[in-house]
Amino acid sequence: MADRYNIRETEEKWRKIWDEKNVFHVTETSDKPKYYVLEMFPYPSGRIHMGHVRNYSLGDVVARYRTAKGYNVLHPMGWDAFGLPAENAAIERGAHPKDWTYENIAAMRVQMKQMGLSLDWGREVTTCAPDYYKHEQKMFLDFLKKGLAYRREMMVNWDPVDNTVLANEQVIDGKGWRTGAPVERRKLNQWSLKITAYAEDLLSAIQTLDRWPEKVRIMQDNWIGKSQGLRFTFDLTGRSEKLDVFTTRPDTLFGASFAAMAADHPLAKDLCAGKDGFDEFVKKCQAQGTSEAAIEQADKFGFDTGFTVDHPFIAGKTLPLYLANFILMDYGTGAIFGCPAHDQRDFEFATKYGLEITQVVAPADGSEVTLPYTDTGVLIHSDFLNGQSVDAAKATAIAKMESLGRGQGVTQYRLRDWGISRQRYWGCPIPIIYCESCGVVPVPDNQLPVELPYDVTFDAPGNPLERHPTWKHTTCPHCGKAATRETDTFDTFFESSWYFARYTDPNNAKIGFAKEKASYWLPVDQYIGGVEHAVLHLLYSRFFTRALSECGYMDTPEPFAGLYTQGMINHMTYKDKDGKWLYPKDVMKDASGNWVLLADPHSPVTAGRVEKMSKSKRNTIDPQDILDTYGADAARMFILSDSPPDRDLEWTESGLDGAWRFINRLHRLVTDNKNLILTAPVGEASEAAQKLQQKAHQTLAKVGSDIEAFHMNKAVARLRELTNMIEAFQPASGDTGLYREAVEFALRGLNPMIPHITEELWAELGHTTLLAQTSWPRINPAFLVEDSVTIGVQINGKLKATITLPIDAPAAEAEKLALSDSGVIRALEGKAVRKVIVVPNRIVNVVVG
RNA sequence: GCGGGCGUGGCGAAAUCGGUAGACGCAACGGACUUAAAAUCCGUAGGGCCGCAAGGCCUGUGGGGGUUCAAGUCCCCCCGCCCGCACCA
Repeated sequence: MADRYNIRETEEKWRKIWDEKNVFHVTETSDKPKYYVLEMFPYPSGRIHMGHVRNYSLGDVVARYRTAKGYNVLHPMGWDAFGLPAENAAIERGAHPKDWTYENIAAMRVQMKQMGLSLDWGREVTTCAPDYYKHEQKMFLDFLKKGLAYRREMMVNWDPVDNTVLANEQVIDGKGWRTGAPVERRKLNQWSLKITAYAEDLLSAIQTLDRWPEKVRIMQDNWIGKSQGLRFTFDLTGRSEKLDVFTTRPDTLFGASFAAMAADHPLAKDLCAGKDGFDEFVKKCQAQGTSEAAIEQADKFGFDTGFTVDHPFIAGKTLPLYLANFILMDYGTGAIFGCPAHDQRDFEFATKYGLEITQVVAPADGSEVTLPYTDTGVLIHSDFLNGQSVDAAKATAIAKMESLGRGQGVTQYRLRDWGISRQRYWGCPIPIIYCESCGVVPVPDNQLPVELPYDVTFDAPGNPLERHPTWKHTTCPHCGKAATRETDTFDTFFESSWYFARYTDPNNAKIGFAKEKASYWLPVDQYIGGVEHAVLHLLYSRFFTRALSECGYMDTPEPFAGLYTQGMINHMTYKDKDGKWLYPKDVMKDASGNWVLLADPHSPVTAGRVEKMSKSKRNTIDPQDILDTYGADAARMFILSDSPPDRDLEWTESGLDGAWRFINRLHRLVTDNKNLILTAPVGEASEAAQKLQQKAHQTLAKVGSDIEAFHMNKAVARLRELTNMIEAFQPASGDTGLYREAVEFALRGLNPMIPHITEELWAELGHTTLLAQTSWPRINPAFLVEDSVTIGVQINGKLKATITLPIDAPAAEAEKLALSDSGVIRALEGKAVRKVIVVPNRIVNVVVG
């Protein structure tokens, strides 16, 4: 196949040219409007995966398209380079985290460059570099000054064998993943950021994020979890202890039949220590699943303390006090009152323990209800609340409590402050010094950065920084006496909470970024990434933007104006005859269409479900293999076609083949017809050529709006249609000008998706400027309006014929034409026409009776 | 359990201010080229039925009801699948 398109060589050639000409380099000095496209930066695991390919292909389409549309486009890339995998590699393979990380970055950079992305590599950011993290140490100290950072005691998962804190995902069935030792809950002093200070703002500003997926906005809303309610105090009957409770349903107080608190409530121990079954109950609570789903579906159970509390409004009435497994110490006050008639959990609990159930809310229309009834209504059996609506009764109950001085209306959030201390080596050191005389002392600015030492070992349990012979020993900046450094490092979400701002000024040695540059580029106009970051990363970044603004770094209300979350990449799974998972590249279809082993065609293979690509199921495709054999354009095109980007995509070899075939066809279309394309037209253009021209203009207009709406699959389909039409077109001597225009429109429309081949063919047609720097075609609006339209003719709603008539033709004309259609006449034979409905340019419907 | 989403040919999907369902592609089948294959090109195609054919009839967007001249699209009920959930007061 000598005339076959040589991908490797050609793609490589154009990447080199883009690189040499510095095509994707941008500055703030431009009179074009700015556009900031950002894909979530990768963790440098060593190799890119298909999720990356999808993410960056999407971003690159947006970046190249916006560039063509005349924007000054910032499209940067970097590395989220701190994190646990580097330490695991150190422990498992003896590699140093730093060396391992930098080697991975080098390898992945090569792969990413092979994708032909329009990135400004001059802005590459690596978060594990002291040049980067020194700025966030400064930010932390600024937060500290503003009271946005503080220390508090927090519960952690502690592995007693490794002497280390475990992340939640490192706890498997209550045991450490590596040691298998039962995990202890331990209290540690931890640095925290006061994200709760912005709870209200983070919540209300969600409304301004109108270019975010609704799904993500709802998740953030739920995460912040605002609720209004009443906080009040129960007196324990005949005792001095008091119990604070929080409720969102103060209106149901007269239906209260018990009070309950968390097993680890401080009062629980005071009241129940030594009681029969208490320890066992606490253990049972700790052993139960901690997820919301688990709690919701778990059986409700409790422990009767034997004490009672006094009802605040009903003199002489007492309520039994329980410990209950569905009460959480972290939320509200860790204690509630139960109203079984109007709460599902309370109902289950009361039924189980034979507690009274008093209905206090009834539907406004007086209809019968089955309990528990959680809808709104009017109050009954509730003394001074009787007859009030639920909302009014809530307000009345709160007012009454406040006037009695026993409680008050409060706003509660589920959001908790962000604990940022990690007992790990491969993270940014927290710039704090502990002095016996002066206490907690911030590291002075002129001593930043506090750098990670390189000479550490991973042969013993615990944090290497803690064991390092000299690193943590220093002197107190205040008194000069011997002191020790904080050995904890930042949560790695810290780095990713401001990297988007660093890209605007990546080489600034003095400060994280200059305010003017951040103001110019931010907010990110289009952020693209996986939905798995819908809450934490995005919320932390929103918080940082606020906190940094308060500290004078920037003045941007929100970091990401537009957000797009892509779907996952799935692939069929395969198992061999022994039930072991097989890689797709190790299987094939034999002559009769059965799956067999590539290495042994007699050995059958079972093909299973299409599932998310995962290492454990081995249903992964290595992008490197695809890039090497099919090239970047084919990989990009396939991953963009077929499925809408927010949906899961099934990766198939045949689909990829289809993209590959298209690229080769496009290549043949241009090279085989090159002379014809470049021949100057003689005489008038034919009607067919004008139709082709119109199609080209219409296509490009729609491709533009498709890309802006992230309908990449539709954009690809339309461009294929245009290409099909061009292929089928035989230009006459007067047509070559319009023929050329159509071919070039196709290349220009396809360029954001398949930049290499289109650049090659553009040059082939004699252009000396780069397609990557060519603006989007000017669309002639006259071509966007059709002069005729083909509409359906229905009889009683069923299609019988189609008619073609001028656009905006009068209804009478459409009716006349429809009724004169031979098919329609035949279908109407012997039937009485009752009515003819004509919707201009849409439909004619003949109603017969 | 709560919250969100989805369900259209053999497959991925188009079409949603209600107005010709299945664009585009994959797989399949038939044909051309070839000694043969690959590649490429041309053609067929939701399902069922009638017809030599041209063509025609019926049916069809998870299931059941409803609104409408007209429903994939709007309303009600049901079924199935997927995602999120910090131990929600």
